[in-house]
Amino acid sequence: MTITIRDIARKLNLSIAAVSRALNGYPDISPETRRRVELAAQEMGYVPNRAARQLRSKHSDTLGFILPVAGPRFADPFYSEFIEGLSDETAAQSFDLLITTAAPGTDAEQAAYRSWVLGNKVDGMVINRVRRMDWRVQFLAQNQFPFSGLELSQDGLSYPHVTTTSRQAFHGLVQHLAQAGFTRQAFIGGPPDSIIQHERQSGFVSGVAQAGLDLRPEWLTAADFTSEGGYRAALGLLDLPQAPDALVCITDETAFGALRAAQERQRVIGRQVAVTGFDGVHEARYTNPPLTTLDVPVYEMARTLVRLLCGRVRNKALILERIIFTPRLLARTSSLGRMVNLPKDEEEVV
Amino acid sequence: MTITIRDIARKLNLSIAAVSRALNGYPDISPETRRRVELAAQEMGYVPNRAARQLRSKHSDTLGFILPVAGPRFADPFYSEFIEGLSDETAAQSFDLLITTAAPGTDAEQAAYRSWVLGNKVDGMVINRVRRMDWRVQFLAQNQFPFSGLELSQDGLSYPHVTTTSRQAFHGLVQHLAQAGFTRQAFIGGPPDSIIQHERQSGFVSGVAQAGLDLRPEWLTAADFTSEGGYRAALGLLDLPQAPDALVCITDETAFGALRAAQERQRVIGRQVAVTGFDGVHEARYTNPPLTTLDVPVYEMARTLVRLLCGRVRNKALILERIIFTPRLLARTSSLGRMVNLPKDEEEVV
DNA sequence: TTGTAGGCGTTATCAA
DNA sequence: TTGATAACGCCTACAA
Repeated sequence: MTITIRDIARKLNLSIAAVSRALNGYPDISPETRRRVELAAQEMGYVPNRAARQLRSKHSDTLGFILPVAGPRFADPFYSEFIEGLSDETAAQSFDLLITTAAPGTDAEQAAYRSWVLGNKVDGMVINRVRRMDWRVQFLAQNQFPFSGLELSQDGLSYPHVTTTSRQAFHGLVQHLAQAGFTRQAFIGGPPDSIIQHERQSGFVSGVAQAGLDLRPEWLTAADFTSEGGYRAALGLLDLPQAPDALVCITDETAFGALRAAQERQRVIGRQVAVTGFDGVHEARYTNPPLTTLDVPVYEMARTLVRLLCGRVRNKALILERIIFTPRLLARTSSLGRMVNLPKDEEEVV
Repeated sequence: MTITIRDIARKLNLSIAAVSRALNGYPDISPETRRRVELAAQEMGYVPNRAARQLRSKHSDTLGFILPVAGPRFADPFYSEFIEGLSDETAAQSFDLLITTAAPGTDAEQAAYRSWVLGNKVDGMVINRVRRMDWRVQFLAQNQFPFSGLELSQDGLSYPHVTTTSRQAFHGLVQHLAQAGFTRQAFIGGPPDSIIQHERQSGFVSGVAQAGLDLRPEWLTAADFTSEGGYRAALGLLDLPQAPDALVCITDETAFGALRAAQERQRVIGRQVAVTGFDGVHEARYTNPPLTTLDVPVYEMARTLVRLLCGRVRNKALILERIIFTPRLLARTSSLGRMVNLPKDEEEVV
């Protein structure tokens, strides 16, 4: 037996309209009445019915995020931080967060977006792992649906987004590795159409060029953002007749797999072969050996995405916002090289 | 301009009732009409309005989960796997998953539960980190609201739940450590009212008793499930005049902090001091040194919770289900002790 | 087999 | 300042 405004109205001998207005802070209601209504609502345990409110007002006070899962059970600590950031900021903005999983580029993914957006299930969406040509971006823009994205796609459409200077960061990372004595650097990237793959690989390539290093075509490999994928790609590289001495990975999760591969192949990581990641998930600090990585504030980025999105949702004004984060190089043992040792806290900010 | 069944009806010269029935697979509609309706819906891009449907039918096809966050930015890889399991199974069951964050025991937590449950925002809830006396359990049971839980509370109420034989597992873990030569074992637990704290600590204590080891009261410490908490508790233990030689941690995340503390205090982990965790998050395999842990299938457990919950939601039958998982001991270098070395794959199933 | 009509709980537009 | 009342989009008796 749930309580509705009708029950409150009856009890107080008021119209439901008056009750509704009192509860929603409208000015045209006497302070006295408002007080009585609020009191009654309180003690009767009234909670507004979201469905009814949503049907009437056309908004759900809910934001959506669709987790791009590669397959069953490929948990990535990046998402632990990311989702926590999303939920925290969503809650802070008095919204709810709706989540589901779908493999990128599948029918299920399309169905999920369509049903949420067209069915008014959410007021806005956060997207990540943006692709260069991304149908999600086109679909959302076409429907004039509020969304914010991690990375900007290349469809020529504009939307509020968060990005990182990862190209420069990878460029710099290569120099760091070169200074440490790693001259045969390989890259383990992600799917070819993703923005970050594009950015990070080109940063890597330009870095290698600038350092005047050799770059064999087979040293440019692609995985799928999973540690399993990183593991396989790394094995492939290490078993090459001309094996590289550095495995520059597109994400920390990928690097975790590369670490495992290097261990299996009995390489002394940090000396014989360097391994590096990107994201700065805090598990990277605990790996064996600790993983050199480009640290970005994942949690803060997620909060920012939600903040940008809420701005869009609340006032439809088309303020284009682009928030840029700069990665910090955390140089740890996995890229020690010929250096004697690292700064005391095992980290070096560049 | 969103499409409603009314639009379809108008276009086809049908009543909205007929359209509704055709779309929802009712038998009393001619195959011909059904075909026409489905076709029209398809090409007009009709998507049902969830709010309207929910208002009418009283259910939201949505499940809820409230992430118990300790504070900002305490990402735990456990939740990465857990949430992925929740979302995957939720999607598989054609439900959506609603998520928010709230610190355990706060007003915000209560408000979230009340608003979701009483406001019909979700059809069922998954709860975890169950406390011995848990107001959430009482609240949900009182409202006859479907829910499933990770661990059973001790309120005397019954509900479908997933549990692990963690008491026995900790008991066994102590023996394993004792055999490896660690005789001064300390425990780093969680908040005193949580079920798992109770279970795991008592398993630890009984294990110590059975092994005939010394147990100083100051070796029984409590943290808060964060690595930061584990770090502080571990420092406290290592700095004791009578310092322990094993840090048995209630979760992997806690153990990550303990590893860091032991490293800072220059202990040779695995020889001078053992560190162990619980959960088997896959990052535990990559720590320095690799972390001995009690592995449970977190992803599968999350899926099971959702499966149980959907059973409840769909047919209100009060089948009480209790699914029990048994942890596997993964013995890794962090508890090597006087053993020469570990099995080839660094893991030993007990 | 199809149509009519009432109502789910709210909010918003009128009058009063 | 308050009260009727009409939607919002959908489902479901009941009638045709």
